[in-house]
Amino acid sequence: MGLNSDDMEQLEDIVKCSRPLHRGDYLFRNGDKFRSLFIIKTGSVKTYTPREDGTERIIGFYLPGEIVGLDAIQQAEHICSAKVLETCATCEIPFRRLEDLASHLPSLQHQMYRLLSREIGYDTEMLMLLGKKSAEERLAAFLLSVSNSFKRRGLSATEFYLSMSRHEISSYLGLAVETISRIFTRFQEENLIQVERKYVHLLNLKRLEDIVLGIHIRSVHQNIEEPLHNEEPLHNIENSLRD
Amino acid sequence: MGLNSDDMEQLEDIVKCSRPLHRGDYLFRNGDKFRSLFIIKTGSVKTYTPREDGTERIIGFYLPGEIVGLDAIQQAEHICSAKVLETCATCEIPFRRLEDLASHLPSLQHQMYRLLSREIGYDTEMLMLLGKKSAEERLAAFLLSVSNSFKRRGLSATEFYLSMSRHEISSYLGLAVETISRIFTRFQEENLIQVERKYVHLLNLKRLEDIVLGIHIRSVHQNIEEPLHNEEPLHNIENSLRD
DNA sequence: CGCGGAATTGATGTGCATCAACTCGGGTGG
DNA sequence: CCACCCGAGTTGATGCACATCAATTCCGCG
Repeated sequence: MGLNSDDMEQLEDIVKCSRPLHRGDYLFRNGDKFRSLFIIKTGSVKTYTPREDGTERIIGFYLPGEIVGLDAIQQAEHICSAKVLETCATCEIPFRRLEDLASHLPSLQHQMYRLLSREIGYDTEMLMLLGKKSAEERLAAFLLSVSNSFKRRGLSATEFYLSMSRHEISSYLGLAVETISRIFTRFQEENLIQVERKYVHLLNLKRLEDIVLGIHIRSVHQNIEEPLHNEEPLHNIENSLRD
Repeated sequence: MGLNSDDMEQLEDIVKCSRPLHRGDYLFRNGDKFRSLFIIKTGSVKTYTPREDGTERIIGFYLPGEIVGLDAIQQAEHICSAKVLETCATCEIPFRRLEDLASHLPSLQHQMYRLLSREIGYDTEMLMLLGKKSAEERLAAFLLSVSNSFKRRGLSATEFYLSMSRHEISSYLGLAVETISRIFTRFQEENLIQVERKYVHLLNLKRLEDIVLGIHIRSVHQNIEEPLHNEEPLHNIENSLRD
């Protein structure tokens, strides 16, 4: 499944680790020619496209360990812009060379398919979220996906800093800013979370998960037969492509 | 970009064209081990997952020329079921063998990446749709995407048969059946389309496209001259306001 | 400090869901 | 071949979740 050390070595040869990027910098812009994939090592990035009314529609947030740019392969040019939220260290992987390398390394090639396929899986989950879920369910799912992402990186799953604004969250979840704000306070009143501006402390992961599944406090005696699958709209990469 | 004839020959060797499948048959079911991709040659297929309440959540519809199964590569098992709507001829491509073959044929490999990436692109579009679009915009977008799909296959872009039920459409678009029904009749009243149960005739592609873009006739100014449809009594007040 | 954008909170509006009643057509069996 | 039924589709009435509008408050930053 993973790559052996020799494979890794060859992979590292083509990876260029850039100097740190700062808030507001672009990894690429809408319409740029597609050349590379980017792995986020530290910091965070958002991708977005302009909407008719000029505001931006957030496509996704990318946290450490995740990979940006997979949507552009077929079009040859980027269909969204990627902008740094929090100072970032990134690795750039020229796609052409990655492709060449992959054709000699079956395990890498397989990894690539998995990566792309997983991206599709995340999008599908996101579709579920936007399709029929309430505002509370969406925000709960969002918080848990951030939580899981930090957890995978060995950071706290319950206390973290949200690098994106309420406005960006609302755009990502397809809601109004005011709704996000209200639900943050509602969650706080119910002792589910504790919010201090961008710092968030999740106090009751279990209940948040229940909310995502559509279990809305009615019953204290909730019978759990459901396979609890985690919502993870964020885009994490395999260990084998790690720093 | 394409494959040369020699490549094609090798590809055809591993493709198995199945005997026709009929309404209700499965290409695969949720939880099945992932083995193959399926190309729809004729007919149509839906993919879906069960929801908490037991109803099905439609993930996608697949028409001739489209590929089913790309979402499962990474998980090794299918995360949705694929069920035949209309009698289908399909080709099955064992993924393992495709992968092997692709590693020897760079152009095929590249094609695979494009395919996967395109799937991501579709999903992203769908996210836009579900994120912030009105019911009318969603249905218009749906009709146009079906139209384009038929057009690509050399069939009529304006007259076709919808193999899916209103209920399935509503699930796909994240709306209620009743809403779909109402908008069908509203579109008909406005002479945008003509509906006879599952047969649909698109009368004004341009306006449908405008609707998707969020242009809702409000704007009499900024108005490029529309094709004026004759004798439209009373229903369309905006039209009588002009000229 | 003082300015301005971000966030919160309240008041009001509305698009769509939901509930309910009815129609239509297609399939089945007598 | 008709009577019946049943699910799919339509249509109307009502309710609600969330958007929108408006008014502060909060904080970061020059």
